[in-house]
Amino acid sequence: MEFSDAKNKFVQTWGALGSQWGINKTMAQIHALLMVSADALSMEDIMEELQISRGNASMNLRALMDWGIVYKEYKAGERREFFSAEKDLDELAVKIAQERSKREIKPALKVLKEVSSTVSDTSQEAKHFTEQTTKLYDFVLKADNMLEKVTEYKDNWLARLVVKIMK
Amino acid sequence: MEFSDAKNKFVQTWGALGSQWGINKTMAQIHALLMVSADALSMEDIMEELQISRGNASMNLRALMDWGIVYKEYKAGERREFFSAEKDLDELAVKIAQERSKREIKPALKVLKEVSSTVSDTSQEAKHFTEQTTKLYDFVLKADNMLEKVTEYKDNWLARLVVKIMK
DNA sequence: AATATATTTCATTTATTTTTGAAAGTTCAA
DNA sequence: TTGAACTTTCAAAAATAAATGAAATATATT
Repeated sequence: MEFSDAKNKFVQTWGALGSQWGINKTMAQIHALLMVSADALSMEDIMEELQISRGNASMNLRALMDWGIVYKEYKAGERREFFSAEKDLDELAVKIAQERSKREIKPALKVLKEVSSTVSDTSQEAKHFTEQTTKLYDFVLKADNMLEKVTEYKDNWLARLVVKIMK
Repeated sequence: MEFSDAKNKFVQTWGALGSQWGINKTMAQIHALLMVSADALSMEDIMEELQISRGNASMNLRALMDWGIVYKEYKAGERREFFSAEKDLDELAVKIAQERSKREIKPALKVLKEVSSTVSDTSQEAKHFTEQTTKLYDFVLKADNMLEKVTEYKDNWLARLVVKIMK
């Protein structure tokens, strides 16, 4: 396969995968592009390669930087900014896990705790509700804690985990 | 909090969480509703409670059944169908992991393998691309294998995992 | 301080996804 | 075998999300 075709295929696939996980397509594509670029790209480069507008590029680059998985770079004698992606995959996984925990899981836990502990109604229905949401709270909390622990390993957590699980 | 308010809050939150993970809101809401319902609900019940159309209910129930996390039930002397959710959380997690692996990760792996192994171009750019996509392939494969292993434990994999990781 | 270059913002447009609802399809009972 | 009860399908409508592009803002250069 031609290099350019392969790159394109990879970027498209990564973009599609992103949407299936609630990440907007362009954001995932920019990330993919930066991941496989040997050196940092300017906004112009990204716009050109993905055929997107300046505003779109700007907003999604900002979002990727907020996630902590894309960095700004400055080149000597260059006025414009360049961007590069976190290329260490362990680090990438950790960052994504941390952000998802902070943005989505933690707030959900808060609600789960609230609804599982404030229903005083004694009907069968209400009892079942409280029981089930309590279980869910415990489960999600445990999963979230696991994510946090995994994150502390930083390097090679996945490999370590695989070893532990396999045995 | 009133039972009905709590239930509503839970259903809404679960729905919002779903969208952030690429699952449509109504599908997540139906699932949430069934999770906390003491007994199976008819399509009519679900339409009523969530204020959605018949078509919407039908399609999302089908999707949930395809995921293997909602079941049809038949009641003696009742013509219409009833639905209930998988309430065992370990089982639920396993099912979701399996489906996501099958639908999204496996196809992505296929593409990663292809693009990482068919670029013959010898430019620096192309070399970097091949190197990076190969790493990504290895990483995703390892993660997917882990998911599979975890799945084999069936019961209490999460608790076990937490114990292993903590120590 | 004026100008040129680069980036961000955001109201509007466009694209995508989800929902509706009515017609077609099933199933069962009389 | 007819028809009532229920479910599914799918074209069209509605809702939501994402992208555009031009004006505003910021930053550097002369």
